[in-house]
Amino acid sequence: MENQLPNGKKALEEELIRGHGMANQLLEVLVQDKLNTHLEEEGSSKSVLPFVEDLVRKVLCSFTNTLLILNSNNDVSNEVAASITLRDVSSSINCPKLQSVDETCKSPNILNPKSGSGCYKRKSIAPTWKKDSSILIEDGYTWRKYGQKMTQSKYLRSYYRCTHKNDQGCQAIKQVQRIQDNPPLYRTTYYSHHTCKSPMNPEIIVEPFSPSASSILLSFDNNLQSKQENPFSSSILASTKHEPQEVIHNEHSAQNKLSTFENLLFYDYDIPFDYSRNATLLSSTEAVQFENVYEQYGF
DNA sequence: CGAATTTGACCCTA
DNA sequence: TAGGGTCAAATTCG
Repeated sequence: MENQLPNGKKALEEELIRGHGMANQLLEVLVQDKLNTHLEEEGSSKSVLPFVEDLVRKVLCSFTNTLLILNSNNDVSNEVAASITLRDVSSSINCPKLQSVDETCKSPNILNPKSGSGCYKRKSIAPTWKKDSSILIEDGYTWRKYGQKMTQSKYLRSYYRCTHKNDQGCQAIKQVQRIQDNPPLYRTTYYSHHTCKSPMNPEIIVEPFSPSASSILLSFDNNLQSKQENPFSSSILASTKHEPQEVIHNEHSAQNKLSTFENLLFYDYDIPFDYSRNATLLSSTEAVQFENVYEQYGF
């Protein structure tokens, strides 16, 4: 599909993308600097960096929102979509060509375990969204773990469903699996999409199923765009609760490190991180799971 | 004490 | 039949 934007708007769009990219680079530099500073002088808390960083994130958020608004009245080009989507240096976003939701919902085995009569059903649908990342990402929704398995690849795979499955009937589920050791790489696979109305941070979450958000996020794959909704709001705009990973059984918790390091985990997002909120949302287990990330950065 | 997580068992699919 | 997805009781956490 080719986006036929008027020249003026196209130029505006390009300019916004350029600014967005530069702000991203600036954030990257800041985060790296913060990391280095922290390693050198642990405990020096009176830096202006947090303020600057927050500012950059707000700028990024502004760029993103502007682009969203700009594109809400037009089909967005792939170019634009890619540029305003999660900037993730070390990850890739996969939007596999899949059957539409309509088609998958016709499957008798769709996500409907124990439907009514107590029969055991398991999903056999294609994932709606997949992401590989070296960091533990957050999508803005709360998940409840319902199982984990050791796969053949010797890594644990964790199974999560939306916390609001019971109270709101939300069918969204996801799987988180480590797929690589060095460097650590995690694959998060989403099935179905959220129908619940309780994102953790509504301020920064674009309505997941709004035309603008949908068109932007799904423009990676034309096949998805018309029917498939993104399982959660934009990665760019999602809140930043961490992504639980495989369980690591050890006795020391990393929870108290979060307020210091969460930006390392989430700096890929073009939004401010709600420190207090997200810190309190971590369970001890999940906090421990960050150990890998800390180790990755040498802490 | 309610909510979340863990974990072994059960069950489905290929 | 093996591998993987889900259930649900037990356990842990806040």
